[in-house]
Amino acid sequence: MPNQQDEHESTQERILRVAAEVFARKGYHGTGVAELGEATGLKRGALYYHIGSKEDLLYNLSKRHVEEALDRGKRVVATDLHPVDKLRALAREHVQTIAARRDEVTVVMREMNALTGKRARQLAKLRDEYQDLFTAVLQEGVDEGVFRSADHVTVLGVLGMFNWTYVWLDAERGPLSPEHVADRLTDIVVYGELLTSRGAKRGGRKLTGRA
Amino acid sequence: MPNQQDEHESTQERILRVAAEVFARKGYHGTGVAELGEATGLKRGALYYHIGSKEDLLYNLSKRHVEEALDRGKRVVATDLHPVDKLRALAREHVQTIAARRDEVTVVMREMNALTGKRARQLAKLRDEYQDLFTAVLQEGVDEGVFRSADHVTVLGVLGMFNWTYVWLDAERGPLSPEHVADRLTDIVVYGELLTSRGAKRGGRKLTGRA
DNA sequence: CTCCCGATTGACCGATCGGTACATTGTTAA
DNA sequence: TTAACAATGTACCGATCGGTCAATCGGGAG
Repeated sequence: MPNQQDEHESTQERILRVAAEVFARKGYHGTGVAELGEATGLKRGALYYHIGSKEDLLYNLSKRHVEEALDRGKRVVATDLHPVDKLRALAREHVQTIAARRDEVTVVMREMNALTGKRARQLAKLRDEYQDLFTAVLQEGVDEGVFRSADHVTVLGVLGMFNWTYVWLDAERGPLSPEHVADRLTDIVVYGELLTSRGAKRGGRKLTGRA
Repeated sequence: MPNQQDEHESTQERILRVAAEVFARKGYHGTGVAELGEATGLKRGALYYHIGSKEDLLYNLSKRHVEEALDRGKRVVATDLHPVDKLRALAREHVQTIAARRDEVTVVMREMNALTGKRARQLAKLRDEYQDLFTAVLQEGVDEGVFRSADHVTVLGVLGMFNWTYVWLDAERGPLSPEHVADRLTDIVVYGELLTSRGAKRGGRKLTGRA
């Protein structure tokens, strides 16, 4: 085995890292295995020796990423922080992950549906587990009387706000650290954007529904 | 021209509609032109007569969608509603669009980067215009003293919360109408999730930063 | 030295890719 | 009747697709 220790990174790890880059840039279906080979310095035959199949590569890449994020998230949930601080900590962990592993996040988010069969179901389950982290934190808050709700719409709304940062995070950052962004977004969902002075006494919800 | 009036829908419109369905399901790069042909009942030659190229099709599909959403949004922004109500109305319009045109939204969101060159830039500009709608509404609120902030992070956070509904909206809906969801999410960003009684006097932001 | 084995190469497979050229269809206007 | 025209089908282009396979390489262990 030639340059195994070039950057103390195994071939497997290099393939996963490079695949995340290329998939993020050109899309899973938009990337050929030959192109993956060029980016890794391997010919297609050698590449297949390591990856099994193109879809296996996507699956392993995604699985590893979500499992790692899940581990970090679980550690936060396991703390005994106040619900507001726990939500903030989870948000920080989440946004930091997005900032640090932008390519992987892009692939996991965008290529959700590119996986098929059992693989797709297994990864969906992992994503559900991650979502449950936010449900748990919000529910703790409800139980302690500090949050209003932990239903599906609330959880998905809050999580969506954080998830969407993967689209804009480094395009908009100048002096913006991931922690700064996470804190700001946390404040929005926790405290709201409304100033209490002039707006709070309004009932809101004055619009009539329409289909 | 054969079945032009079969559903009082032109061939062009049928192609755009079907392309949105197939692209949403299999991805832009994951869909072959032949497959598009089968789904529209046209052979590839006939299809190319109408679409020019595959990327033209994606571009026209995306452009039409964003322009229509932009028109509807501009009408809301042009009203003289109270900022909170205007935000709610814009949110409803947005979520209703997502619910009603799910396939198109999926394609526009997911295949952002599949367009190349000038086309990519033109569509990015349209998306920026749409984002500016939310900036404008929030800024009006700030000017009138009812909202706290209209900076980039706030706008992108709020818009992201609404945008992300395209991922989960009809999977989670039982008795949930788009208007219900839009109102709930609007309430979160406007009023926050924190109950005033026990949590408000906390400072929040007690976490120490970490890289 | 030799055997072994992880790693790599290059050739090959059938299928499909996006796109083009051209003949043909059916309808309409002159 | 015929000329024009939009619309469609068929055949073809070179390139690339994902995937397989046998041959080979190179270094460590016996």
